Amino acid sequence: MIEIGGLGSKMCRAAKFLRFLQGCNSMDRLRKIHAQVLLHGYQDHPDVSDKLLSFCATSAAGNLSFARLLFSRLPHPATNHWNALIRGAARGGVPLHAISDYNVMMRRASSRPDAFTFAFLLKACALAKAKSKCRESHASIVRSGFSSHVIVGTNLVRAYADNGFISEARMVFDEMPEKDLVSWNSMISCYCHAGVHDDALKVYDEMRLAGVGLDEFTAVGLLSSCAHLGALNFGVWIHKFAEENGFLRRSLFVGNALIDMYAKCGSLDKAHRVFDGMRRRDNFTWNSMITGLGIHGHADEAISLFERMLMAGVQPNSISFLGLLMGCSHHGLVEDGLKYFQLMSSAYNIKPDLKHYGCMVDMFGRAGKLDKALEFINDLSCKDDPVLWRTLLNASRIHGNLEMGEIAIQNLVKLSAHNAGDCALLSDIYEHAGDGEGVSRMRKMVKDQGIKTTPGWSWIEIHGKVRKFVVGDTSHAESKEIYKKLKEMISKADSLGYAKETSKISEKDHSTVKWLEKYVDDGADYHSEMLAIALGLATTPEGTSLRIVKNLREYGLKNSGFTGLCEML
DNA sequence: TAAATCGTCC
Repeated sequence: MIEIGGLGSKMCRAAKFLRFLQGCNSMDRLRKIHAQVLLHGYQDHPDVSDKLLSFCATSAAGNLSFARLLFSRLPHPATNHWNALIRGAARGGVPLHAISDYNVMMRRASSRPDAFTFAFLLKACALAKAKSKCRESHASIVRSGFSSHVIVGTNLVRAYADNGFISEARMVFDEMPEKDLVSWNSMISCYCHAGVHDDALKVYDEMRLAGVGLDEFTAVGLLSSCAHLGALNFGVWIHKFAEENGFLRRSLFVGNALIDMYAKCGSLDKAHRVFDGMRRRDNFTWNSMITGLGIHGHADEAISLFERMLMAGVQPNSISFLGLLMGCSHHGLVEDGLKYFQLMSSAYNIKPDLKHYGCMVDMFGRAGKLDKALEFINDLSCKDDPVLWRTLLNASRIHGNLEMGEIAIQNLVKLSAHNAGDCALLSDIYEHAGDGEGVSRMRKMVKDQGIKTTPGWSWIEIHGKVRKFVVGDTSHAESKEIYKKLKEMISKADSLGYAKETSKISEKDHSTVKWLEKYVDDGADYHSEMLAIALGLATTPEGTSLRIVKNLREYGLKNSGFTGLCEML
């Protein structure tokens, strides 16, 4: 009795609906298609209803609540229907709904979760910062036998990392029986986001050992870490590799990351060359170059690049202005800084955030306008942020302004945000003012209140490898040479009689020696940057540029024997 | 038929 013709036409009509859906680009149109589906009784046709649901849940033209409505009419929702709902909620900015949908699915227990379910659920856990759900999902994944699934595993790594569980992420990654390039890239990007850049670069070493190649995603992650670690040589290697493999043509990200890397490593001319060579530029491209110039105090160039950006029709955003403000503050252009600070909200409707305020305080402070800086902070609604007071404290130290330094630390204390670094800064001001009592008061404060010191690390890239140092580090294979070199440096400093004959050495040399003495006097535990420098001097030929990066500060110098130490850049 | 990785800001 079933008419073949009828069935055939039914299939044709279903196919037609699906075609309509593919071309559907608005909710209005979607409703019309849905009305037609209902009119012709196709709401239960599996192809049509599945497609309709997933389209509503995940397409830009779709609508989540409409998807829910369709879902609620399914008498026996299958796993893929649940998946569509969870995926849609996760992508649609309501990750908590995705999680509760998953919970309902489990409670009903009529359909089992599959790899897709977990992939979407983990995405939601990452977005919602759902820490405990993240662990719980991990357990469910193991229980239901999906723990060896590559994509589920990769998502789990990401979910843990986005929730701040970096070592858990790493553990999951290590236990994955099968990893693909995306898994490796995810691990690198997790370390990048967590700011653990030396570990990011280490992942690359492991990739090489595992015989895994790299693509533009890998390159972008590694370049970002190179930028933070000052690993210029490795960055140059990636640049070469990217050029040979067409990464630059394929991805704007790679060019942008290269600009950032070169700029942060101090090679502004090479950053500019990459910038000039790019066929296409987006606001990241412009911003990377502007902030690169800004960080290094090239305010005029940053400003003219900003003007060029406007001419090119690219909209500036808050980071463009941050780059400009950094340039102005590092170059003492208070007037220009103020102008752009006002321009950002008046002409571009961009609300300044804490970082912009911090730049302004820094700008006034560096320029010696400490009263103006204080007034500026007091006018802010976010004046309870320690960063602002710390910036003021630093400016007070630069200008030896004891009174303002005390105001700054009082506010930090009031916010219970004062750390050992702050006390050291104020102690420095007391010392310069010849106030020995102030110095010991600071020392006592650190001791009595048990204020924690932030551990300082230093990195140096030698022969393409990034090496990390902590205070008094003896963990390196070259430890002997390092300490030998240090002793050599110290005795040379002594024999040259720096302290006594200051007239013979330039201002720059003098400050370097003061810097050296300060660390040497601290006793047996040599500071991390001293150890890094010693290794650099001991293991590179003369004339090699050495870049030492600290988590607290940055130095550059050239190896030309010991005297090279005086060429601090 | 569904899925996962990328950049500028301290």
